[in-house]
Amino acid sequence: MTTSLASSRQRTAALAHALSDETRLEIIEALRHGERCVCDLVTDLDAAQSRLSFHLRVLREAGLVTDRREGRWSFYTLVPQAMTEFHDAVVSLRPSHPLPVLGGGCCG
Amino acid sequence: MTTSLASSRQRTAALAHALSDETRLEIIEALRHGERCVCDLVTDLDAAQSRLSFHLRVLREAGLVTDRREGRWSFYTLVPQAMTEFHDAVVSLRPSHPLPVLGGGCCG
DNA sequence: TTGTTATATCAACATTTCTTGATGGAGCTA
DNA sequence: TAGCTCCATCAAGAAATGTTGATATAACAA
Repeated sequence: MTTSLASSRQRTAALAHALSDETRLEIIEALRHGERCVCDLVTDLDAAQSRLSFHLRVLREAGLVTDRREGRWSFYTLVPQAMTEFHDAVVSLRPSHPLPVLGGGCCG
Repeated sequence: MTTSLASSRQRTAALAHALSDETRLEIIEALRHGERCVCDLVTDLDAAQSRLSFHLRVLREAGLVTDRREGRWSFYTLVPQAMTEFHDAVVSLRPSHPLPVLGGGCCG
């Protein structure tokens, strides 16, 4: 059954989608060295607050970041496991070595 | 200047976008073990020809695959360098270790 | 030549995604 | 209390994306 492969593919696609936007990549870069509150990200990225909130939600729903509320502030943190998960998925997509040359003809 | 960082981010986003679709991931899986013609992919993925042509173009424009014409057939192949490039980009996004805890307060 | 195969591209449409500006709530602070 | 800050969410519109069916072209076969 291809069910497991298909769901793995779906998960990989979801993670790739979350990483397919420059603003979200910038957020991840900003979080690489630790937790940040949204207000700091607004300053660092010079982006509208609602725009950041939108992208943070995409990252959160993909499982790439988590958030924590403290008083007025929301702190966001990278989820290392998700980054590793995606890393492993990318590795498994790389071509097998050596890349075989097609024999004679195709299509049966 | 952040120009170089920004263009790297743009490239990473483009690669991630190319990998953010399940059909395109299926294509890549089919190419992992070598060259395939479009007609074989149509059979393997049970997908409309124009649909595959669309996704193959996205992958080609992202530099993830190349194509080669032979008679009536178009053969597509993975570009290992592009896969490696993306792999490295993902690695560089992973959190630094250990992930520092936020000191006291934020926002100045 | 005529017909068939393999592929790319186009048009039209539906869906998704992203941005902006507005609104509202929760938690401070005076 | 009133006012301010931080944040999420919403509504509306623009832009990008993906699917389908039709068309065009090149290569081959008869």
